[in-house]
Amino acid sequence: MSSTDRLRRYVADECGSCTDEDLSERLAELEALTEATGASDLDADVELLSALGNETRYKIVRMLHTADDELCVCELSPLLDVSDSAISHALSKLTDAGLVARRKDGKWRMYRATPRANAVLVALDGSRPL
Amino acid sequence: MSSTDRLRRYVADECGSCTDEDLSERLAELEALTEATGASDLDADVELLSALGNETRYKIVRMLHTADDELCVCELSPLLDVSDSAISHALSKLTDAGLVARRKDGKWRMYRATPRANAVLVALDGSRPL
DNA sequence: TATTTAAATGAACGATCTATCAATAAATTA
DNA sequence: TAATTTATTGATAGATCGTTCATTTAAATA
Repeated sequence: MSSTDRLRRYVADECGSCTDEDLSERLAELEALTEATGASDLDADVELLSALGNETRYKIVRMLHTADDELCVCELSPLLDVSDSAISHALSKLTDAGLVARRKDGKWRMYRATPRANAVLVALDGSRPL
Repeated sequence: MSSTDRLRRYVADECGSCTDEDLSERLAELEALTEATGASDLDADVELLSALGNETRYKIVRMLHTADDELCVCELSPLLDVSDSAISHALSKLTDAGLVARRKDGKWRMYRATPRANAVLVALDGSRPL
């Protein structure tokens, strides 16, 4: 059974009948849905979401967002129950994903949430179910 | 070395000195950052983000969002390069995370994106780097 | 220059995830 | 009622992830 046989039956159920043309048209409509977002955006979005979809990394970004200021690794560390190494790995992944940016200040490294990170957290806060 | 020794040195670097009181105060400020978001919100947010942080699941939600309408599994299937079983598992996880909702219609199951899913995708689209 | 401090990096191991295949459930149709 | 269709569920294997430990880098300080 081809992948589109079932779609053909669905369109027939919906419209009363389904010619080859009807099927092609529906498939084109569906393809348009995926092409609306570019492939590179897809990869970047998935990287961002999976980076933020982890307790340690989410906590870091949430702290930076709430602080509304840059924080040092030594300020993040006392509130996270993982090693400094784990925090460093987390910050590296968050940086790659475009969720945090960093700056050197002497021997300290300062991190801050990016506008994109703030946008996602605001969306989550503004859409919470009751 | 205690976890807060480094923070003490950082505060001293910043302020010139750091008494035990200064350190406690800074720690309390940092704790307030994590308490601003409730613990239950954290779990739900991480579940949502990790659910969406996967190519198959992201594509499904993106299609439903762009369609701005409910779609049948048979409409999702032709555009995803995975088995029906994988799609069903993906939809189950997305439903648990509050990203999609479903409805029975005869032998077909219709899925749609939730307002929360739409909010997150709008935030991503509105914060893309140039 | 040698030492200390802050943080990053690499290796590795267990845990979790994601897809497939096989079996099942629920609805429709013959 | 039997057969078909749609979709879900459970088991499983391979891949990926997240942490820790050990090591390294870079900057500051003695």
